[in-house]
Amino acid sequence: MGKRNITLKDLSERLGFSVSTISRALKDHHDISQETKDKVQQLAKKLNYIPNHSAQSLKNSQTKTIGVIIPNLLLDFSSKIINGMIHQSRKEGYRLVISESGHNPDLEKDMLENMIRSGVDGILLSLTNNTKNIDHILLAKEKCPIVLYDKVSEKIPCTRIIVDNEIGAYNATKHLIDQGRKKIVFIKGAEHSFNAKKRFEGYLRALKDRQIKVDKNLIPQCDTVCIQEGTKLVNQMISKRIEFDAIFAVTDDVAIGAIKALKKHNIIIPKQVAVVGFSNSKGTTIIEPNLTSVDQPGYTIGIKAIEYLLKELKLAHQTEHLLRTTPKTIELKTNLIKRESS
Amino acid sequence: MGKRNITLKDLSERLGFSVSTISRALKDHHDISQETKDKVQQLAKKLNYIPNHSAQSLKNSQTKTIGVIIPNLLLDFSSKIINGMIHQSRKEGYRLVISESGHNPDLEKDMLENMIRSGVDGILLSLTNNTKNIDHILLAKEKCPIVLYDKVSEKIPCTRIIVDNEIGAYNATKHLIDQGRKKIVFIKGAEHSFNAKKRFEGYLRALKDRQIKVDKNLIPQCDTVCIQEGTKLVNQMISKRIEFDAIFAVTDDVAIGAIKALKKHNIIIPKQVAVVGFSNSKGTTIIEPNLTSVDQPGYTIGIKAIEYLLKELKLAHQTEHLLRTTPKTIELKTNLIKRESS
DNA sequence: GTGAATTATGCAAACGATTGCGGTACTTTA
DNA sequence: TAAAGTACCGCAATCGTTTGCATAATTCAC
Repeated sequence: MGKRNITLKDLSERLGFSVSTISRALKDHHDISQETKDKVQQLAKKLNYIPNHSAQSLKNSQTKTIGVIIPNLLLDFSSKIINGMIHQSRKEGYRLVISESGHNPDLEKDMLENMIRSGVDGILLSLTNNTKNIDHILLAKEKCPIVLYDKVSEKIPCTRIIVDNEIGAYNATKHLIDQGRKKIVFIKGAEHSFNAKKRFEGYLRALKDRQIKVDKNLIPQCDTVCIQEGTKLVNQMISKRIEFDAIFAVTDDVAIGAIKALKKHNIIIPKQVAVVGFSNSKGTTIIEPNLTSVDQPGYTIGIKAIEYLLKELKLAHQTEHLLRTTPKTIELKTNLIKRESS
Repeated sequence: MGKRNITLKDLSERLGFSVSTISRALKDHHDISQETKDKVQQLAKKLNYIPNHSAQSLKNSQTKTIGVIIPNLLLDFSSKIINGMIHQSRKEGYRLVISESGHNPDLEKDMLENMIRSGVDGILLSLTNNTKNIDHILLAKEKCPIVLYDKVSEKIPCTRIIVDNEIGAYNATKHLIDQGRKKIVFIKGAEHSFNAKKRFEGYLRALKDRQIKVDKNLIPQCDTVCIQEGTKLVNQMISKRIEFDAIFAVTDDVAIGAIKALKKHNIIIPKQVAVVGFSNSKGTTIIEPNLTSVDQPGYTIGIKAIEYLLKELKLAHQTEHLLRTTPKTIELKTNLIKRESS
């Protein structure tokens, strides 16, 4: 039936108080007598009064809305992050507007502008693997606070919420070395990806620590990180007769693809070749043998991202302008989950 | 640096026109001369004028925002749906506020109220598996249009976007029967789930069509639909020495669990037992043998859900009140993807 | 050259909530 | 009895946009 929504004015007319009194009564202002407070609050409840959010936003110049841009929703890890954000923002009384850039920098730019246009208090941004030009991000940052999460860049002066990719990769590699593996393949990820780079560095450091020489033949590069790519690259190595006794892949999907290739060639896992992935996605317990993987605390990333953004919002609100704090980097711990594949 | 945002007033002061003229000039109103239009639009662009969304919402009493409630984001299927919604809403100039109810009816209720409170034009709702009481939904419906998707209920008089669960299950079962399977297990899903019920009906109809008797021993019921549950139930059947030559599970996860159990008992798939799942999730191509599954067009569900909600919004906006149209049910086609497991 | 039609612009009231500033009426204090 | 204090409440402006109506200037027809 959609009757017009109840407004303060409606309440004021029904009760004979002014609109201001109604407004104050509803928020327990000390100027208002308990008696009228009771009357007002009762009627408000009875009529199911709901304050108009747009009007409040207009007056308070804050929308209680946070924009989220994520490159790819279709990943367990992404869902976990979003989940954390949803729960934390809900707790803090904010709502989430979510967009997916599909690893397309143009879309990313567009969405950034769109969010600002549509009125958000702040933005949580995870970069495209192909984001090279960052001007639009810098520009957006002038308009509203931005916190980077997961896929970040060192060039953008924003708070960053990430995992300790380097250490995680280091531990994974060391885990393999500790088993006596010497010829450890590292399947590299996207070229401009900050995370992929860090994981590679962790791999290198572990080798160096144990004085294992880096062999370029053991470091193939993915075009796209997916199952098929892992299979393809491992097949190539096998047909080139490159020898190896372990594979550490930049991503679970790639590792799963690798396992499939190994199994096709009747290579026994982990006896002949051990495999380790990164992310601890659902597939790790579906593939056989179950995949050892570096767990990333996606849910916590979501929580922290909201937390830090809200901190900046509060500061900005107090000081009445966006301020350039020196951007912090929050690094969350990863955790190696050992399974059958290693 | 966060200078105050540019407003119409700013433009009006700089140009000497009234605010109304500026407003009209920016939207190409025919009352305004081309000359002033040009001036205004140029300056607006130069100063990067962005209309205040809250003010517009307040005036037009529409927020250009759609609320989405989903029981569980952590599923490929969910991500696909959300993806469709994101893309379609973006195309239509709406933004999406997303929440996750975690199959908790109390949360569902709370989120529904919260969305209305925070100002959305309409809501896309997928029910909890445990939603028995629907009063809060009926109540919410009085406040803003709701379209149900995926997990729906016949008791709620709203437009529904679903897949042809019954036919999909029928086809899957028939596919097994056509292979000469006679003792087909059906692993049932959640008790109050509309989809699970329909799938069961499809299974029954296929058996009936081919005059196969229903055997209650072949129809175990899940507590929760997950991998472990599938494994558990199949293990139980095996230990009870119940004979069967095929398994059709209400969900991919359950089917995957079933496969794991079969493999543990050295039962050859599909020779001795064929397996079919439902959803065509990513795991189907990870598990070995690859799982035959009923594909659900998640992305399209998302698209359609937005489309139909917007239709209702337009109608409501025209007629200035929510109207009770007889709710339509849009059923999208599923598609059986045959793989190694059958 | 008068009245009507056309064109271009401004005024002011909305939308709904918030809040500084006053203004009563009543009580307390000296 | 006057001054000061307190407890309650309302006026009116404000946030930024939109829009019906009025106004002013220009053009046209006859």
